[in-house]
Amino acid sequence: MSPRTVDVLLPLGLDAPYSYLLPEGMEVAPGDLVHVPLATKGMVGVVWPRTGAPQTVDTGKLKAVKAKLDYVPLPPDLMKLIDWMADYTLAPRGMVLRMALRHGEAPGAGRERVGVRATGAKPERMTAARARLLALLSDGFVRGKSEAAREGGVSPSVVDGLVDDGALETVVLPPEPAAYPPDPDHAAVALSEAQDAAAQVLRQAVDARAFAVHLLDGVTGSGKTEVYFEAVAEAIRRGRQALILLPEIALTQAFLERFHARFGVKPAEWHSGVSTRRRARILNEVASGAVKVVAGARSALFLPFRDLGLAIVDEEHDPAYKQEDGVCYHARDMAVVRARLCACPIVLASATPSIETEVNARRGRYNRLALPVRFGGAKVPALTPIDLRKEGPPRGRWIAPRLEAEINHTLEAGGQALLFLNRRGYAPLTLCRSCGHRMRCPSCTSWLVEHRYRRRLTCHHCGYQAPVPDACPACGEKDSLVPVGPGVERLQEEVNALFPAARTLVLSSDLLGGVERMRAELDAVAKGEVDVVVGTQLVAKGHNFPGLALVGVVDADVGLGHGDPRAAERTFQLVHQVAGRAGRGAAEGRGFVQTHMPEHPVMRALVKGDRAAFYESEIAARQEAMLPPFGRMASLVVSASEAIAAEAHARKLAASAPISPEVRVLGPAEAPLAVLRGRHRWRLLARAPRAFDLSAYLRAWRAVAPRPKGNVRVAIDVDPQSFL
DNA sequence: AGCACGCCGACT
DNA sequence: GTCGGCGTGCTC
Repeated sequence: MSPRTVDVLLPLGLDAPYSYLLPEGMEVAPGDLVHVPLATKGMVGVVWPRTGAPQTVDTGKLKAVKAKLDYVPLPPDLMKLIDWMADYTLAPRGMVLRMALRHGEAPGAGRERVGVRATGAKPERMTAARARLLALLSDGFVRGKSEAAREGGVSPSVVDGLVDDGALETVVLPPEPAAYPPDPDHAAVALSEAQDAAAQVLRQAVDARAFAVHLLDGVTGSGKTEVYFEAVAEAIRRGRQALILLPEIALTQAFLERFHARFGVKPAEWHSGVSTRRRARILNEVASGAVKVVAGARSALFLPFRDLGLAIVDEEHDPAYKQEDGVCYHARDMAVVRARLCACPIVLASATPSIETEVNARRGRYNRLALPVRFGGAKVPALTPIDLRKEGPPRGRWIAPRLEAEINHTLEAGGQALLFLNRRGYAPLTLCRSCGHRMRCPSCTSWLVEHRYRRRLTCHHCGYQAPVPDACPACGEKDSLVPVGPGVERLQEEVNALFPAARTLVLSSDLLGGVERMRAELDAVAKGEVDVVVGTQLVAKGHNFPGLALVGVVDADVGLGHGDPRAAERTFQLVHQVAGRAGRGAAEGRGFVQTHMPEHPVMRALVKGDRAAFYESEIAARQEAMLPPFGRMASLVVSASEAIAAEAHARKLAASAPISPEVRVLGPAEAPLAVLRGRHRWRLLARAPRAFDLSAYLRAWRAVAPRPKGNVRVAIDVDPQSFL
């Protein structure tokens, strides 16, 4: 009899599984995790389904599987997702697997927990602390040791002392679940008519247990979350699981609280800020089906759900869903694929859907559920344009006189104001007044941004940092370096000068103190402890500031005017979202946009509050240029430490592109960031009609392309964010 | 992704 | 003469 073999996919840059001998008596099934020898060491891989053709490696070379691991196996739909993603993105299958395996630290059952219970016996000696603890435990219930100490307001040693005295006994508790089961009927929410209609559709979609994409489309504050929570509740009632993807979960405390209010518990959180141990437990219980709802960042896409009944992608337009390095993928699109593989409905929620999603909804591929009315009667602020060409601020300042006056009114009336400027740091550029030298990053094509709090110049692309020099490094002139342009720190300085009595705060992702401090500061804003908030795009995300009465967009033009359709889309989404921050509470909100181009279609649509006009013009422009979603696109970035090597290879690569009447290869041209982390980058773009299998074409191209030599690398990104 | 093998410069 | 820099290629 020929020896039994299995195919094992390894989390490496390999596209095909390796074959291993299966030892006598060992049984494995596809999806099982196994330990296999590889080169000099061992490694954990996954038994992969055999795809037809038997392996070509000579059996004499085969090594044997070392052990089958007692981990939860990968469910079939997840293996299919990995295969699908690898095919689509051209990433090696093993690298896609790596993303699904990365979190799986030793999935041990968790520490054994010890609980205590009152025995009824009196301790030999009684103290105040002992009395408190015994009073707490007199109800006869078991409590965890540390909980008992915390709730009783005593130190843990008091608990141990009473156990020694026989007044308490220890009990072994079952391990704490990774998340407590949400109660679908914990709190009924009063829904508006439109919300109720949408919720009804989604509940039916969950019941139908079939793949379908729903676009939940409604302005900020229209109550999208409440609506999809109803779908989540339905999934829970049916005993199925739900996945909620969020762009920046680490900071959306508000979301967790809303979930808690609706379901009585918090969802299982999945993101990089969660400890490995906790992640391992969540992963296990997601696989067993015990965890019903996961709220997570894009990596939650790869969790081994036992019975996924619903997927949600909140803020589906958010660019954070696009992974740009390693395996390039868009989590929203892959969530749709996963939903299809699981035969479950998926909800994409947004106030400003991406053009791709909007077009899919218009075509009828996605079912649109519109929530037109702002819930609770609060108003989306009207946006007033401030033409910087006519009424701009004086030199060296960025707040126009009119905006200044409006902020004054707001503050006098006791309201809060938010100034939005999507530039971190103090000044985006530092130059020498004497010789004109500009401080640039030594390893990127970018200016160094001054961060005054940290007293450093930093590169936002590679993380390079240096102290601000006393003298110009080019001409040696002392004290000649001057900041040019505004960042949020500098804007705060201006606010402090204009409104000395106001309490101000900068909210930016690079603040010292991390997530904890960020949460505390968002809290302080919500409580009204701050008068003027100066923030980057971080403030556009779903935080709730009830006292906010005025929003000022300091520079709405960033990215516009370069003709990049993605930049226009992004500006529209950001400004719209930021404007939606105001007027969520009782106060009516007002919004102002400072712009040099009030006649730009994006600006006009924003000012008129005419979303439809924005989509009309953007969709028409995309269609005209055959840009996504009307055509397919891929970018190929050739990088090397030497500029000549990168360019030369990019040219050879372009010349080797297979001739196809349907594909147009553009470039090579220098990539938008011509040098990044010391690597010179040249870029090619491939464009094809919608119905064309661009991934297959790229694979054929790669097969005939010259092999990169030296440190030349080619990175392929199917569906890149940038079209230019 | 590791890790070993290989071919070039600066040390004992 | 050897140590070690990292570029190149393999791992069932």
